[in-house]
Amino acid sequence: MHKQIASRLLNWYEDAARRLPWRGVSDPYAVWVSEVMLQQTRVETVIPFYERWMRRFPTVQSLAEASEQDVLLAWEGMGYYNRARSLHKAARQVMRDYGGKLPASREALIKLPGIGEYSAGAIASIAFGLDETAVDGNVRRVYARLFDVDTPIKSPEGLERVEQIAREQLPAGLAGDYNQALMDLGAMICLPREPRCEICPLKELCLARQNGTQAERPVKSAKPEIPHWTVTAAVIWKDGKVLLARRPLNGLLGGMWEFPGGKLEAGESLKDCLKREIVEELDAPIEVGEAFGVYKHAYTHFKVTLHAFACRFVSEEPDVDGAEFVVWAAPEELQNYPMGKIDRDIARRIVSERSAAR
DNA sequence: CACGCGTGGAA
DNA sequence: TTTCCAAGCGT
Repeated sequence: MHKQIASRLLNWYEDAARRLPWRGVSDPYAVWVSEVMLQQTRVETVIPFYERWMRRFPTVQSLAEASEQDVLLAWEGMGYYNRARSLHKAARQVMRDYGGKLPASREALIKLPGIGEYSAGAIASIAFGLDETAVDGNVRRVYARLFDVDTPIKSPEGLERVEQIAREQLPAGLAGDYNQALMDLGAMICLPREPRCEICPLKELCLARQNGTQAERPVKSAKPEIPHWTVTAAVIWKDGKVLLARRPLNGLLGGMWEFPGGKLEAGESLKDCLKREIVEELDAPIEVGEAFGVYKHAYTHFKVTLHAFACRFVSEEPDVDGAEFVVWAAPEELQNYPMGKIDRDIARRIVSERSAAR
């Protein structure tokens, strides 16, 4: 029988499909939001964010009309914040160019910011019923095992090999369910570690299982060692408020607010590091006071240990009025500013110490 | 095209 | 505690 993989997989999916909040929803915007949130992020993490997001921004128009700060605030905690800014930007494009309705073609979808090859195929097939492949990490792993692909999965050849398999296996008219079935299989059965081959609906068709190479598929390349930085941050007080600085839009935590500071240099003391960084960033000298906690955090490409200190400006202060990227915030206002994990931890400590002092 | 970009959960 | 991620995208 032709396309045995598709027929078996779809048969399995009828009963085994996960019930997820964005499944069975006919609104393409909902599918779009879910797909962007799911980029590099676990389903269990996404679910509560998705529910909150759809209440807060139920339509493309409501998202397009929101401020970037509110959008980032709603995204805070999920990471990869450029996704939120791209989604926001794309919503405004969809209002302007398509009357508020997502375009129903892979070619048009992929032109929108934040929608790449995978997401374009996923939205096209799931939301619009088009015959498009959607190859993500799950699908690559499943096909690498089914066809015992021995090429490194992230090499150009490995990627193209799987793309070709995906096109060959796609069942016409059923791409949406088939793509989701592949991802569910990858998430529940064909796991990265210890795949559950005994209960796999495709076990008789799996070449890696026949060859005993499941554990070696997909072939991954070695990862570089990640550096560990020591950094400092200043909680600068004035009249019961603290100073927040907004990070540049490009790069790590783009557009998010933080307590300013920076990397410790060789042979430098923590306090000297902080004084130097604040002069560099804000052009004003500070005095560094009491320590305000040590915070550890692991990003994807490096780890940090951050030392925070309570500080004051010595004499002249930076001209905050009119500056777009710095603000004095009262403790109860800190929740209104989107921050990454570490800075949110510092902000929470400020709020809790403030309330404890009363 | 290789690399930068977050976070929290599991083993 | 450390390691390894998890439904990719933009440059």
